[in-house]
Amino acid sequence: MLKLTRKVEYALIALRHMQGKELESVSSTKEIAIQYNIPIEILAKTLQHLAKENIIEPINGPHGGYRLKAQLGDINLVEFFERVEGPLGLSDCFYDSNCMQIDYCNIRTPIQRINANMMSMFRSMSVQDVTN
Amino acid sequence: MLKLTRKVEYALIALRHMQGKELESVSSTKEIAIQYNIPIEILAKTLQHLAKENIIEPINGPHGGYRLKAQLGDINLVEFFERVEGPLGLSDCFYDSNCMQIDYCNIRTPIQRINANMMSMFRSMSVQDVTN
DNA sequence: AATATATACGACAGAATCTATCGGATATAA
DNA sequence: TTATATCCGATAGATTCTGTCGTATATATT
Repeated sequence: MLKLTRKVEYALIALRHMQGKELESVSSTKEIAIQYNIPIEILAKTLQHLAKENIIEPINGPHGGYRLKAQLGDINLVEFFERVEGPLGLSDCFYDSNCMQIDYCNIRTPIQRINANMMSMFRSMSVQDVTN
Repeated sequence: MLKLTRKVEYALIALRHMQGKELESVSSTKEIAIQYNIPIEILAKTLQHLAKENIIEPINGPHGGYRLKAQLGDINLVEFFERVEGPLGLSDCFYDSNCMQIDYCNIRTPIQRINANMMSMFRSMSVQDVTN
């Protein structure tokens, strides 16, 4: 409970890796997968996803790979998590009403308060706070 | 990702229910399960667990059930989550070293910093902040 | 043009965790 | 003695998470 997914972790590892290199230089999936011991196929998907989100830029062909495209300091962690994993919240009921308790629930409001605290905490940090 | 489990939610619903009643009065599993539309067997397990943790007190036999035992204001949310679900953390690697990246990871320190923020946020709230 | 090396992407499979159910035991008020 | 409650291990089902496979497309190099 309350864990990050591997996908988010792999994305952050890759972004930090790119951040540590020269601005124009390119990192391939293979290079990152080997260096950090990450299954290459799953990392490939993750990087493709980041590219679709315009966070990194793909370079095709030999000597290709990816390089940073977005300003990581401009992306807060709530935005980042949602762009990588979808809607964020301590409970599904904040963005989906398929909960059997929804009509009877006596803790919805307090949980929502706590959720707001959590969101605000993640919103106060940028991706760069992780990759620096 | 970053969700509470049903077990934690059911526990909080039950505690809030008990908190709303007279101090000595007793709430049965059945009563709570019906009122909040919770599967009775799973709620029963949850309440047994809370009883083992000395958070509520069981009363056996007819007209039995549970009543509050601990001071909910004295239990912070990190403690509560850990007593209900076990070790808490954004990543397993903070309390378990079976991670394939552990020797190569470049984001362990920053994630640990974020984790500390999250823990401190949950530590600043008590169970009573949810059940009141 | 051919080749080698990269990304792109849907479909699927395996693993882990979460959620719920079943069966039978024990305790106690009436 | 009976009815109603908690107690608790075992297991099954569902969902999510994680990883794999196969094939297509793009491009630098020769």
